[in-house]
Amino acid sequence: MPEEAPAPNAFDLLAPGVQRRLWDMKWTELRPIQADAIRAVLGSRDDLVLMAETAGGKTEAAFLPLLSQIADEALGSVRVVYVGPLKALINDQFSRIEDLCKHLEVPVHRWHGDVGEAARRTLIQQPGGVLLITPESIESLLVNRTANLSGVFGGLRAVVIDELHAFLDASRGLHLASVLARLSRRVSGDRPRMIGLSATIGDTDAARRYLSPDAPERVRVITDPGETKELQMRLHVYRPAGSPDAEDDARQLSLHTVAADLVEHCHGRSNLVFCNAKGDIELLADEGNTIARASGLVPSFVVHHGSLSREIRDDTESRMKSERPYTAICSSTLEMGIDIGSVHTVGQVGPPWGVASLKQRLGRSGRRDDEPRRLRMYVIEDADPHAEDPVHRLPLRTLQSVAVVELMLRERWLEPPALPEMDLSTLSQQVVALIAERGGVTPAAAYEQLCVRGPFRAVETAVFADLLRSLGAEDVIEQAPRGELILGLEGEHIRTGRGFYAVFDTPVEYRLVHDSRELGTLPSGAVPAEDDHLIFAGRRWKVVSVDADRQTIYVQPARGRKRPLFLGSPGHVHRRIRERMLEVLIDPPPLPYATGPARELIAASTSAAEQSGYSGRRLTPMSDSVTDLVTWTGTREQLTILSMLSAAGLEVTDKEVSIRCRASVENVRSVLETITDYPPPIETIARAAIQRATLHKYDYLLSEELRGRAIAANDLTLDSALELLRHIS
DNA sequence: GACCTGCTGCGGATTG
Repeated sequence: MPEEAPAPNAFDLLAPGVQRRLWDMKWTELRPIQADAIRAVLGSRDDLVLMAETAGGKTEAAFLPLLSQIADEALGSVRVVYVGPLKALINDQFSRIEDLCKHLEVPVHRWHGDVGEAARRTLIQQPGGVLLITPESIESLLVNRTANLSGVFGGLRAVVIDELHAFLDASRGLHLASVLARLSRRVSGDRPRMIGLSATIGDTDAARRYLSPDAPERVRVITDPGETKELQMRLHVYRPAGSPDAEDDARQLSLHTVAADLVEHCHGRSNLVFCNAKGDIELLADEGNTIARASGLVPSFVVHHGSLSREIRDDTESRMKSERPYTAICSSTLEMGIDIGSVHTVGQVGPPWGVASLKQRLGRSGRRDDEPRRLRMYVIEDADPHAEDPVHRLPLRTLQSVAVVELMLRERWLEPPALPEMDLSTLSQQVVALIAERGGVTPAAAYEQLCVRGPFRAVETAVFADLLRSLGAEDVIEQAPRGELILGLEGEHIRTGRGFYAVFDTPVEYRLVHDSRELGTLPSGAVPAEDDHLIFAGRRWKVVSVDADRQTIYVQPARGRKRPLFLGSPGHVHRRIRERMLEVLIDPPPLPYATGPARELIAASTSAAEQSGYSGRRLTPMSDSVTDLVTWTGTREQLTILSMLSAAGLEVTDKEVSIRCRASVENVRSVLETITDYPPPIETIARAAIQRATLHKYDYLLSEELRGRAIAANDLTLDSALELLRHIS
């Protein structure tokens, strides 16, 4: 029997200049994922997914072999494109990769909105090496630098997508796939190799299909098993003891208690505390620092979220990197990417939205080899055992927190990512962009580029033709006499508008200014009045004046305090989480990480739910004319069922884990029987869903029929909704 | 009551 050749030593495969750099940096060994990636890149043409914890060496795993491969390539074209979702991440990675290139003749470029004209000129005039860029900046190159594309990208060998999971379930992922497909037309020679980097992906097949839709089975997934780290965790539950009338006061009181506990738990160390709402971030930081001062401690809470100015976020980031102990109270801005040093404990205030998000956040602690991961969850439970409405008696926040933790720890399950395959808003933007790139394009060529070679494969030719008609009706495009599509008046307007390059929508915002220094922004729908107080950027302010023309709010320091208002819209919860919440409710598992009060609360809820008819999926009468359809299912199923019932003529209200119907039990039961026997056409359900579904950036250009098609494909899930209804007793 | 992300090009005048 022939002996299998031993795997080559990965280090020996690297280019001499790369080896020398590793000697300089005193690396004694390569991590397994790096050795595997080096062998895969230098020994095959396969596309790759590299999965490892944040700071697990993924960047080096991809770039050590890629740099080795291009070390001897002449200038004349960029060889490797690195796509990052954040400018801050690109800046971080730029210095890391430049550092790896110290002994190589490989230039490293970056291009995003904050990169200066000189650096841009260098890339255009002397392209070569590595380019770090955002999806939106690729779009701007395609549209504005068309004449340079072949020169800059003609010899491209590989595309690296960092934080791949961030692109796998949103419009931005489709946008990125589309600009890469448009770019690959400009590459001569072989299709560039695709490499995705990510910490955690619930479904690696989705990642494979994304990187290589034509041959997903040939994408190799390399996972760093990592050592299974010890997790120390605690679930704290807070119960407002206020009167039902004073709900806000009660919540405020609970936040005070959470803040007091945070001071105790966080004092003297560096920590990250994630909140679900930006208003809570500001309030908790203010409260925590006030309590710390009163106890003679150094106030060390700082804030970080997306409405703060870059300057204030930079300040928080550099404090976190410093030797002094700070605790950042933050939103998902600190969930991914930029390195903020070692963190002792991760806090989570309120139930996590999902397992993937909690896992990502948890990865921020226990970075050092000898350190365990530490997680503290703080849940303000506003369920009231005496409430008239049975839904308000259920401890939904506590149940959701427990369900997410149980799914993560015991089932090792994550939400699978799902791209909105019928994203007609993003497709509309791509039609405009493609016309802008080529000057004009025939409908057939547009379909070929966007829906055959590009990511909109679920869009059939008839739907695409409808879309073009819809865009024509809105003056976005028009057809030249020879059949070519060109931009119409509205299309030119969209294309030259400032917001054109991104496919996600941004609400109108007012700037908050003190002493000509910008602190951040507030939504135009929640602008405070003159003399109002607010907490912002961790400090207290009073509004001096509001300039509506300049959309600016001028403030000065003050003593009064008020939670700022940010207008968000509810997110999605996966069906498995709500199902698990029901299981925890009817048969609580041992919860060693929960404090005594948390366990007692759940135990007490079991019998209460039984009595109120919420301990299973069933029809529960509230009165002769009101019936609750208890669903315990995900937001997508919930939307589908709501729309079906409403299309059948019932008056319905979303109650999160149930649907309240203004009708008798018999009436609702007969509607359910009809629906399950003769399900209404999806178009009918989609029409009923239009009012409740999220509106995307370019949806306003679509006919109602197209909008319905998009909702049917992206927002509804008929099969699992019907399956659930068939089991309603 | 619910998070985040991004972003012209060009020509002409002026200055060192």
